[in-house]
Amino acid sequence: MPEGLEAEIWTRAAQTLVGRTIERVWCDQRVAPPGFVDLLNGSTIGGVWRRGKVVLVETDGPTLGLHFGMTGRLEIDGAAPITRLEYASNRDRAAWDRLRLWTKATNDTSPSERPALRMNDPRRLGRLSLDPDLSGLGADCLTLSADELIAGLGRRSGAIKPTLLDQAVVAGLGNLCADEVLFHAGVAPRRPADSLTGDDIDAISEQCRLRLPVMLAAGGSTHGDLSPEVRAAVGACPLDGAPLDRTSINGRTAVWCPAHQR
DNA sequence: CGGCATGTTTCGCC
DNA sequence: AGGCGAAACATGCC
Repeated sequence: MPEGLEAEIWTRAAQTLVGRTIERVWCDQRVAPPGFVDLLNGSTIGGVWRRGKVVLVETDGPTLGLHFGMTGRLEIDGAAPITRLEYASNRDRAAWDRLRLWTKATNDTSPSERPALRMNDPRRLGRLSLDPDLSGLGADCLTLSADELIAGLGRRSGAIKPTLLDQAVVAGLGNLCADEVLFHAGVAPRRPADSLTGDDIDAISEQCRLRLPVMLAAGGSTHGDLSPEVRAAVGACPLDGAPLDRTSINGRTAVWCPAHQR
């Protein structure tokens, strides 16, 4: 579930936490740095931001970084902004909780029973961090310009799709969004990065700015033309009706249309 | 049981 | 030195 779009949805929903003071923290210590609970406890939340796929909860103490891995998800004040779930059954076991964070309002001295922030992650590939180093991230996918893409690609020469998934090249693109952007840009996922023309660069960056916000408004990275259902069926291309192709590139499934992606 | 999964990090090899 | 690709990580689902 979590790509940059999901991080953006959660970030927006978490704005309601700004101004609150953290009064209790619980975490799965296997996914948190040493001293995590004590370092965060008592801090007041000053802002919630997103950088690529990372959600940042800034406080007057450390900044909390939420990294969702493959199956992480976030609940704010008991509500899940994203309801489309990874698993069909047993979808929200307490044993999969990795972070529970309670806050108190300025005029409220009684602790609320329900965590203000709860991260649940079945596969436990997600991580919690404090003051994460984000200096290695490339330009953000939602606002990517052609110049930023050129700078991010540098002298890279590998297949464009896995290159786009490198967060140092572009921040926030995941497997589904990368396929969707290339699909609409008309660029084949195996095209060597150094073979792209100026038009290809323009098309990819433009589709990041145009297509990703559409998916965001529709609910996230699973709401593109290459939805999970379309990806699984590998039927006709939604754009031209030609047969879609599903193949593995560097260990990740790529779905694309050989007819219009060149 | 085998294969697959929206991600990141590590390691060996150019 | 830096890029590339495969493997590892961890767990659930079909």
